[in-house]
Amino acid sequence: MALAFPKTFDASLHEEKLYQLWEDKKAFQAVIDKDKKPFTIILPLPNANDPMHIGHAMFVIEDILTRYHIMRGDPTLWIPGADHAGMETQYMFEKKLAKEGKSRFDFDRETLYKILWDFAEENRAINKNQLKKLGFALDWSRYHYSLEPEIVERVLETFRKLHHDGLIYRGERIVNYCTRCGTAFSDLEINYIERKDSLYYIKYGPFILATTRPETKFGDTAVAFHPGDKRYEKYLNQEIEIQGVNGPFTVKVVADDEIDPDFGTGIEKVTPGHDPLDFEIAQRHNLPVKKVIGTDGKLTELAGRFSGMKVNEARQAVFEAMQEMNLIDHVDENYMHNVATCYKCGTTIEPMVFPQWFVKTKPLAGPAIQAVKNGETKIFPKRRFEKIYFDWMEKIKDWNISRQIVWGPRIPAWYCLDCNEAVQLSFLDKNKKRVSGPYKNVKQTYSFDEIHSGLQSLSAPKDASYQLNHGKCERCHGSNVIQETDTFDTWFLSGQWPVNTLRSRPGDFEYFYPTSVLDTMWDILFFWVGRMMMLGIYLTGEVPFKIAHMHARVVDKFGKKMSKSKNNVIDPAIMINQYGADALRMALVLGVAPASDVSLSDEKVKGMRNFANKLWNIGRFISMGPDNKKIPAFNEKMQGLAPEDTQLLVSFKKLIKHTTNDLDNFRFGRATENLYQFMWHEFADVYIERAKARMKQGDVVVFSVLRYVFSTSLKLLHPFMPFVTEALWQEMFKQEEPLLVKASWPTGK
RNA sequence: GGACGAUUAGCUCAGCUGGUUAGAGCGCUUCAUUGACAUUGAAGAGGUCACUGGUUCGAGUCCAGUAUCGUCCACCA
Repeated sequence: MALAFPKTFDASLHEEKLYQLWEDKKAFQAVIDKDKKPFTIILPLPNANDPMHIGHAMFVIEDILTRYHIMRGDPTLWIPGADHAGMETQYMFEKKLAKEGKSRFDFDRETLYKILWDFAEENRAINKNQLKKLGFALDWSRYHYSLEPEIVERVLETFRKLHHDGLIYRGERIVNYCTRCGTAFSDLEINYIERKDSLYYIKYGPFILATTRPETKFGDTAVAFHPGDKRYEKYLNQEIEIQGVNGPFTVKVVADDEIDPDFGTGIEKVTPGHDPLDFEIAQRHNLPVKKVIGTDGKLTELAGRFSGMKVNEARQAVFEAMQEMNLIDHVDENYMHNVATCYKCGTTIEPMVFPQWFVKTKPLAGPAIQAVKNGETKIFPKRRFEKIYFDWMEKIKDWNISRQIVWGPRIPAWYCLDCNEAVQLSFLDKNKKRVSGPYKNVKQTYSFDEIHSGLQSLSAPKDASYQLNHGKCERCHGSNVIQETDTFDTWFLSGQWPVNTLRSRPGDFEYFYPTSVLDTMWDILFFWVGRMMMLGIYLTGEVPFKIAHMHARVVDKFGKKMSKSKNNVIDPAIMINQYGADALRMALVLGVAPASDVSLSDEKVKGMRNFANKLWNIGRFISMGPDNKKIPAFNEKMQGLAPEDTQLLVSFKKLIKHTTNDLDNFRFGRATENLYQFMWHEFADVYIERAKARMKQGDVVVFSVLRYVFSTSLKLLHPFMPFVTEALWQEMFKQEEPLLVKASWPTGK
């Protein structure tokens, strides 16, 4: 027995070597062949800061498709990349800073950016290596990082194009602001949690109304009731004087359809600055907006003696003050309602009004809807996800693309401070002391250069004048020009990823775009798939991918979502070390229905490890047979075929057909189940067992069949289990074809 | 509040366009040990396919309703 065949298959002895072999032979590098149709996949770019989790292992579906198409002889390209993941990375980084007793406010933005860069860089290398461990057939010669200068330049170009087409605007809108993360979020980035709070019934002029937030009273500019509500109709359009804790003030009485007459007392106080619904009402009725909470989460000077208090303290303090003034009717302390929280840190979201950059999405969503309706892009599984896609696209709101964080490309707009003296600035002076205020104040003490070099952030009024190019002010020709400090929402970059990566190499875009398949978990259908559709079509006139394949979520062996708090997280790296990458890969696809949850357990991975070992031992058995030279070449009509041979071959032919068909239709679960069943229970348990008797009688034809069926099976199995199949191929069949990954897919004819 | 998905063996799940005795993996029971593999082999137990009604010659599979669980979207001051 050759040393090459120890009794068990030890994946760890082969994986690294085989991946190296594939890379050396450039097996994964796509070559353009204009006579053939390409097959292209974009890897959903992992976050540069993110260590591998089980979700990344699910990209095995893309690897299966990639390897299958390589074997089919298609020019195949699977593009890897990494995302700087603005918010995610900065959040992780700030947690690290906090441990060192520091915060982002200790640095000017340029310095902060540099440290963040190094932080992300460390992890980016790890990330690459982990994708290799999974055996992924990625074309590393086309790897891209979202912060590469060339990629960033294309993103800025997209912004300018959108701006030119009138699809970018600065709007003073109510946004979801997290006072802890210090940035606004899009609607998709907030979570609602159910919480018990007090509902205060307060005396409000002639009314009694219910509110959960008495502290925002200083921002009230109206009260609203449902049109036609008899209780309040007589007050319509009146200015009513209200007794407040800081003295009397007046509000207007308006009627609005959005008010539920059955809630509370059917009338609400309108606080446009700090409530999304109230903001809309204010827009409809031309009410003024007052800001009573600042970005620091504290009440502003409008709150009088309550200013400087944090929201929660202020709520209690205002409540007590109102009680003293006999302005509280009663309190319902067990009021359950949903509260918006930051998806990142869980802090209660503070709806706030301030200027942000928006993309008008309606004109982009139309074509994106149309493309799916007419089948240019197919969403799979259709029944489940197309409707969700349409629902979202049809009621899409404008997209807030500005984030008040450092980690990411800055929006390419420049303000002249001399033309916009109201721009709010925060910076570190030359003594590293933090200074904030409008330019017209700080310029008395600080030079432009000092502000510019210590800059942390700025906030320009909604109607501030800006220009899209660096350089002197186009109006006053002054040079006190400063770039917007808001950075792009990460999804604005990744939404253009297929276009921008392919445009990085001459010829690639023209050949590989639109890509063939985009595979991702359904949780980012809106974040990513929807945005890629909109921006892809906008930039190129063509859809970014022909098929959007939604894969399943990995859950634990009891079908429960994995989470750190439940302590049921499975680490793919540990699984690979213990059972091998093939075993993990197989465990993630075998028997899994499209887009249903994948229940993963140690036992299942172990079972798949056993399967890999079974294959190994089939190879071992065949290798123990007669010398290769004594075995006649296989041919379906060769002399000496026994009935059981013919029977096996018929069954095997069906297997080839079904596997091909299943792969073409994304039925990976069934394909693997059939392969498993055939290899183990037909080929090994039955056919090989019988072959042993024939072997003793000196039958060599049986080895022709064994070798043919086995080598062809390795091809069928290779997309799923690349390592063990290639290891066996290298041992037994490489004279037929040097690399299994490059061997041609069987036709069964 | 709206939508979607799930409900099949002890556990986790397959079962495509309806067609003879309903499948797999793990677990369980019994037996087998030096010649591919104990990361194994052989045999076996175990299911009124959530419930109710309907369509059909025929339903786990299609339709309607009910219940339970799960997920997503919206969000009520």
